Amino acid sequence: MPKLGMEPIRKAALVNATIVEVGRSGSLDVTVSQIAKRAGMSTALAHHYFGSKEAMFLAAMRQVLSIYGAEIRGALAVAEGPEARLQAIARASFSPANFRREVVGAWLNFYVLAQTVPEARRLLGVYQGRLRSNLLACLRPLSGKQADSIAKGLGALIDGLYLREALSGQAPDGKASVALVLDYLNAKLTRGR
Amino acid sequence: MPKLGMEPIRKAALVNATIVEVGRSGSLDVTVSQIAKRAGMSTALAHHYFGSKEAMFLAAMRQVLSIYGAEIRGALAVAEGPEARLQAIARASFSPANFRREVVGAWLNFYVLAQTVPEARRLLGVYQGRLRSNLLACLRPLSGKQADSIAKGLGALIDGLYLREALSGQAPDGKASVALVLDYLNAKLTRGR
DNA sequence: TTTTGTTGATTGACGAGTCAATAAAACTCA
DNA sequence: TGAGTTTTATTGACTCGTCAATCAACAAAA
Repeated sequence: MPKLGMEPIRKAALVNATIVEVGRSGSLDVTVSQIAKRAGMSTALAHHYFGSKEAMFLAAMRQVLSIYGAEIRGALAVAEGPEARLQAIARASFSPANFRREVVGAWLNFYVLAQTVPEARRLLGVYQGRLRSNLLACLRPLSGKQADSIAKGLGALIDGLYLREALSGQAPDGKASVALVLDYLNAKLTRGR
Repeated sequence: MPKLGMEPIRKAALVNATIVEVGRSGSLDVTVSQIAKRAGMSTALAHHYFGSKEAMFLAAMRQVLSIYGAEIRGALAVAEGPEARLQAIARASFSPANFRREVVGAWLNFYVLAQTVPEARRLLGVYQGRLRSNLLACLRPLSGKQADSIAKGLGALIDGLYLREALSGQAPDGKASVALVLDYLNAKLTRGR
């Protein structure tokens, strides 16, 4: 049976399975066995490719963050001017690819992971830093001094909306969240003028 | 040695120890043994009083939520008029009693617990509902139609600020968070007029 | 024959919850 | 009052299950 070149395929399957399992169960207490089964292989094989459960979690986290990052970059690429770019960031943050049940659930648990595992903390820090600097770049020309505090507020608001979505039990409503974020932005910007 | 009437004392000690351990370690993967040790007793005794680890978690959660609730009620009791009441809610949310390292860490993990344990979900639902209705009561006279969306935004913003604080590693800065929340509020209210 | 893929079975650790036993208060009632 | 009895407090030792990680073995491609 051994078809060669399985490594990337198996790894990808495991990463996806990890995200789904963590998101679905809403907890990091997911057994390697569950993940492996969902990915269609034995636990031994999962260990063979990743070495440890923690490594699987980190890979899953990288995947989630990198999809998020890619979506942001993509949206920014076609947006002209600070306002449009801010809207692009908001929309990308709640795009269907990121704002799915399992992904949101996984996101929450990655925050928890970051409390314990330094590498997870680092990854989350990178994401937060990038979001922040993206926001700041757009905000500075629009609001000067206030840029900093607006960026902080926007970041927290976005994270908070994710958090609440994780608990809601409903299917995530990206549109409503985007509207809230843009509304905040509008309120802050129009008043500053 | 048996001094009678130990039950409430032991239970309180365990509840506190649970909050501290969960907050400190930033995870629900805390052993009963750790909790019991911090509370100064054997694991057997902890089980004797609570029956299960889950029951300890739930009791700890109730404690955190009830302190939060009490603080809000206290602040509201001396606030006159909608604006003052909104400010009171914001300040109470980030008061030193609630906005402490371990407590914030515990909050995050209670969100995770709520994904799995129905009773935890219910408790968190009650908290969110109360916060929401408190906010709405103040917002309706001030902004009418918009009250609903502002309340949603405020709730998410507060939760988001907690979330970020849990990760920051710094000592929590309540003042800055209050300022951000009030700022959001101001922006929304002044514009609506 | 070496490299890559794959798994069933096993190991070893750890941890929640139970049990049996001990001790001291607090009742009971003759 | 004081000998028995019950209730509450407390723990060390143990059970039982689970799970991450390893191993030995087999299969097929290069």
